[in-house]
Amino acid sequence: MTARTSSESARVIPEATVARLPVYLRALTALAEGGIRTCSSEDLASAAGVNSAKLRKDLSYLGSYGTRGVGYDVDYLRYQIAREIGVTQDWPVVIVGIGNLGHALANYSGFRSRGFRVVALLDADPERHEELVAGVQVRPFDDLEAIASEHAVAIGVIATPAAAAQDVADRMVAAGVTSILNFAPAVISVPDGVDVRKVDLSIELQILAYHEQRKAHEHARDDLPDMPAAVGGDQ
Amino acid sequence: MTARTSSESARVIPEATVARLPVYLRALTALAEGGIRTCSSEDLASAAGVNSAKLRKDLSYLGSYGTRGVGYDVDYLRYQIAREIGVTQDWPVVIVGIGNLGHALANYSGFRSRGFRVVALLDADPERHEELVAGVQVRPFDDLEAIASEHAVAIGVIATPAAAAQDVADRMVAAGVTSILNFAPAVISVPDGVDVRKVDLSIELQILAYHEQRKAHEHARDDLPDMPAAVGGDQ
DNA sequence: GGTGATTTGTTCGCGGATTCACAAACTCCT
DNA sequence: AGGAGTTTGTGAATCCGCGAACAAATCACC
Repeated sequence: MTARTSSESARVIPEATVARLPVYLRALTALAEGGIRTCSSEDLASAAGVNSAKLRKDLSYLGSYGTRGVGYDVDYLRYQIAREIGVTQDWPVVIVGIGNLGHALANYSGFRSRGFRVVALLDADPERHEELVAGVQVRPFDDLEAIASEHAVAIGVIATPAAAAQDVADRMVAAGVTSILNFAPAVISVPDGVDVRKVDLSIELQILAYHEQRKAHEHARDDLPDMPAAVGGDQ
Repeated sequence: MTARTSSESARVIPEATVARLPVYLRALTALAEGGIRTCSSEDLASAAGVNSAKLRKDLSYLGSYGTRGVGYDVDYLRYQIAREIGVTQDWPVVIVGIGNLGHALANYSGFRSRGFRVVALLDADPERHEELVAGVQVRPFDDLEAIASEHAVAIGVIATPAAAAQDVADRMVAAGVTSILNFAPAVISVPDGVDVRKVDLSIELQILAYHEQRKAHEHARDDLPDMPAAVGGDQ
């Protein structure tokens, strides 16, 4: 990551900001669908569930797209964020592993509406190759290279069991994929230059369980009168 | 968040650490299944995809469960982390919204194997109430209160369309749910004391798209010889 | 028993992210 | 035209997390 001191764009958008831009985009779309043409940072922040100061700082990394004393033009800001993220263009995507989750992903309407086009569904199991999911036929995993080069696929989604994830990732990288979204509960390693994001459904639940357990402990303590009870906090 | 200066446990585990504990747990399970009884922080760190110093610091928040010069006993550490997270006990869970994603979640084996038991599947659509998903019958959404109190459900999963998410969340909170995992692409607001975590599939893809677009820009610049070309960084 | 090799647990410095607070800029009304 | 009110954009302070480096503790071997 060399700090590129280029002429025009000193655009080093912090990773935390990048992760929130899609949230802002979604909130802006909701506002636009509600007929709202202009909004303040306060409005948008509450719609996106963040602090308004954070929102303004995040947007300031993109440029000055607001008007002091007025706020932001919803459609204009929406376009600017979409352009910054890159969802004004079309991204071909392949999904590997058409089990329950793969099915759900293939049918997820939120992909298409945001510039992602599922060009292929791949599965190693020949049983599935007859299937038609979301209007796309499931094809053998070995077709990956052909499909990837034909459609210039840069983004791949792994929805296989954990055991297959690394193999799939390797094949994806070999086929030219440089961004991977991994739903398999496994750590995959890829060469430099390839981005991986992972989503693990059970991990999210476990994080909730931790906090839930702590809540229960707190209550258990509050219910025990034989404890010194400390300075009984609020909540 | 009052800093509770309690007697025994000065246990304030950072949120970032909490989020990684399930990853360590998964890595330890994989090691145990491979027949490994003991591992160093280096081993476990690489299995979990993190820095070994970070791993040791994370584990130090739980206590001193390793042995200097030796490493960690896999089973012992596994139990300690599981206990800390709270997955040694059984967590009843309700899933609301049995569309494609709800189906996938209901069938996801990673839940049951980690202490989460799906006690009910709820959907507002009467068409689905005959269905049997993963051995559990889909029931009307209005049964939420009865089910939640009967099974003492503390964790709820929202897999509905965005428009229904806030309503479902309100009803869950009213029914005593205090932790919510939200898959709907919407921001939901809940009272203090209720935890919400959200997973948005399309947001993850958008983050990848942003980086992908930046890679493309970099390459485009590299291909243009009429630019000053800066100090041509690596990668 | 003692010495060297190994590995954990912890301290320290640093960079990034969040929040506050305020100046700059714009609108509206008189 | 000018002042009051509003809202953005941004410097500054604070907090949090990460990674390196090192001391303490344990084992193996002689």
